[in-house]
Amino acid sequence: MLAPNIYDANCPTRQVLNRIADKWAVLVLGLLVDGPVRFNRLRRTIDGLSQKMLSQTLKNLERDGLVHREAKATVPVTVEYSITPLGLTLAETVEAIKIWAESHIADVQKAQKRYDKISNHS
Amino acid sequence: MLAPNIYDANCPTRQVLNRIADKWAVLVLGLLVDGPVRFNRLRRTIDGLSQKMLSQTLKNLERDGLVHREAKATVPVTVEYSITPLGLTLAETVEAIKIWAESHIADVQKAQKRYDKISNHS
DNA sequence: TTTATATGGTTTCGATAAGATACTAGGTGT
DNA sequence: ACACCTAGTATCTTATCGAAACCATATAAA
Repeated sequence: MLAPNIYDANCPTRQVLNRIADKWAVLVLGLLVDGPVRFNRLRRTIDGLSQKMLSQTLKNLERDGLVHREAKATVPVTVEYSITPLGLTLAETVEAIKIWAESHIADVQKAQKRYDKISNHS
Repeated sequence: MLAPNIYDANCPTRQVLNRIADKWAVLVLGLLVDGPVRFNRLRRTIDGLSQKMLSQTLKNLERDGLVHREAKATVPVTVEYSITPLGLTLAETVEAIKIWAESHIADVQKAQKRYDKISNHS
């Protein structure tokens, strides 16, 4: 087995990066660290996330072994999503991204204003 | 000023997340932590990254104050990209994502095989 | 009995973003 | 004159996203 090289487009690590370096995946995982959440609750909590993309994101996360799906025989059927032990090892680092965005937003906005004012960006 | 809430689609932190939770941004920042790199070297190093997307990614990172662009009066003109102090505070966490992908790839692939084998996923 | 609600999705289609390729512009070497 | 270097931009095609509608199942209300 070759050493993983994320800068190689054909390396499997690249496919994984494409999945986890995704806004919806980051937000979903960020919610699941606090305990299992049902489909529609995720959809309502994550503003702007469509059912289609949530479904797709969860399917991908489940396939990658990061999230566990459990359909409960209630009426109507409820589906509970929870984070797996593997997912938990990732959650810490995606949490860090969320936290970075929330704590450095002022600096970023200041930089954007400066960039837009100078505007010699053809 | 309101408390930042990344789960709100209109919160500025969400826009920032869209930028940094991006495969190309993660890979570019990951390279710049080791020192300034020129445009074409980034393009050649990051396999699969087109000139267009690199140009766009760098422009966004520069606007957000994460990357600094410096055109040097050489012949031909060379453009050097470097990470800013603000970018450096982010780099640690995106590095963690890169590292996670590279170190947990085996677990992910195992999970994918199991998922694909069971295949009762309509 | 028809209508409305809830659950967790899938399908369809138009808009948007990404990717491949060609091209620009200024200068050097042959 | 022509190829080649730099760092991009322009154009066109293809893949992905998002909004809305639809599906299946069951409950409760009108």
